[in-house]
Amino acid sequence: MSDPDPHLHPFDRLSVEHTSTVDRVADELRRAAFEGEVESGTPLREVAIAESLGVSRSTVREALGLLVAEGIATRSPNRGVHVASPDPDSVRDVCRARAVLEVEGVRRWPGASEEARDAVRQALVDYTAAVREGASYQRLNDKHLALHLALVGLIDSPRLMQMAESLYAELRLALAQIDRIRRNAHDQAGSHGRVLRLLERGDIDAAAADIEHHLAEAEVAILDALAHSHVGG
Amino acid sequence: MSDPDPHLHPFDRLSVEHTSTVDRVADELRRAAFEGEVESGTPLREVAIAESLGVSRSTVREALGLLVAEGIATRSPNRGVHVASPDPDSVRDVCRARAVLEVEGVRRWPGASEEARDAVRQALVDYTAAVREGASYQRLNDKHLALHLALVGLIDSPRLMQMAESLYAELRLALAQIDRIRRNAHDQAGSHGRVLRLLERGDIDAAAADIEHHLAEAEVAILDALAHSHVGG
DNA sequence: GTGGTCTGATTGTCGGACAATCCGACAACA
DNA sequence: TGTTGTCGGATTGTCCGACAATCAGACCAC
Repeated sequence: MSDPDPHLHPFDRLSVEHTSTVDRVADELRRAAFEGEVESGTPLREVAIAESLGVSRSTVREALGLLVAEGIATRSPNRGVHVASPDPDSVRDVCRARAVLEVEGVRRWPGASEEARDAVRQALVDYTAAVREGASYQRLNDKHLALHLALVGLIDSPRLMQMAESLYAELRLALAQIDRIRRNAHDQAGSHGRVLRLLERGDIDAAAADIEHHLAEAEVAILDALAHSHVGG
Repeated sequence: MSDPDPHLHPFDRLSVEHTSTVDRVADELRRAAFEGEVESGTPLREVAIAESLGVSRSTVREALGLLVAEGIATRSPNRGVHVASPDPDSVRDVCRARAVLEVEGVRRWPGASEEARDAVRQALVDYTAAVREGASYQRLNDKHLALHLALVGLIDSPRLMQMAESLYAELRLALAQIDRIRRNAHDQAGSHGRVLRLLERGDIDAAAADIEHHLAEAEVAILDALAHSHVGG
């Protein structure tokens, strides 16, 4: 059943990026949401976006459907699509869900594939490098979330990975509203290094407890900042 | 902060079901997929569905987008939407992902809310009743999956719950292709009763091990049936 | 059998159209 | 004063028709 001639499949790694108009519109809207160009709660009017981007309303509608499916926006019947506003309840839920996935990932470190573990190591390197060179606010968030995503990757389940990505999209949206999170960036780099050291040493329980504690801290930090940004302006 | 006059909000529990055309189309397509009216791999042609249901192609397109987001169907560029075909890899992935969620739910039984626990008990009652009265194949699957979903409900996270629902939609689609699964229905009722008894007794570890074993068994059963239905016809 | 061309079917995207619905303002009324 | 009825504009939900781009399959040349 195995290939007698490996030259029969020399193109397994090839692929072409088939970029549809809908995807490009969705990308642009995501970017605008993540970079804070549109506040949470802002209505995403179909005609306005269509004219602004020079595409049809049908295309915009489909792109909006994607954002809604990802949790970046919400749709109410006959009232349109709005940028999702991170109320405390949903932030709590996202944090609880990601804690489940990340802790499970940490617990599977010993049995995980070497690639998955290397992905975590590399993500930590990238993140600390970004911290050291004083990268921009969005870039730090990107690298930080990529590190946490790599922890979920230890489970080695594409579907859970995709779910985690959706969770992090919501989280990133919430973070886009809050500038003050940036202060904690340095602390978190150290904390993550400790978790990885514990893992390498084989002390899984300690690592799991550590990451759980870290996530709980992050949750209150976000909720706190959110509450302040709410009353403040 | 609490309401001085409860009569100010006497309508909190009211709601209206806003049924859009897109939703109805999506419902119909889901039903057709789950009841096996359309085989896995069948192309879902836009114009054909539109004419058949008496709606516009735009509406069908949007409904198809929903199915794709739910994992019930897949879309390939310029080639349209097809009913998802459950290859072994994706079945394995779905089973692995749901094992993560269900075991986590079981582990949280002690700290879960009484409602969540009651939901599990009720789901078991419903399932055993359906088994006893010899319900239809689809109805048994419904009740069985509802029971497993109730386990995920113990985590008390709406987002994880929604993810689990999406997983079970894929699973139900795979089961729709395989008739022989029905044979195992009775065994599983007993197995589930045992898990619940272990939970009520407080033996969480044993319950977790039990459910994990049950899920592993179910996985090989599905894979096996899938392989046979593949070569058989 | 390998490679080319042609044709029909289907999708992706567009533009316009219309009724239904929602929001805000404003008038009428108790 | 506060509630209710009405109206106009804005927006969505759905429909229709159209067209180029792309794909699958057949058909043909070599």
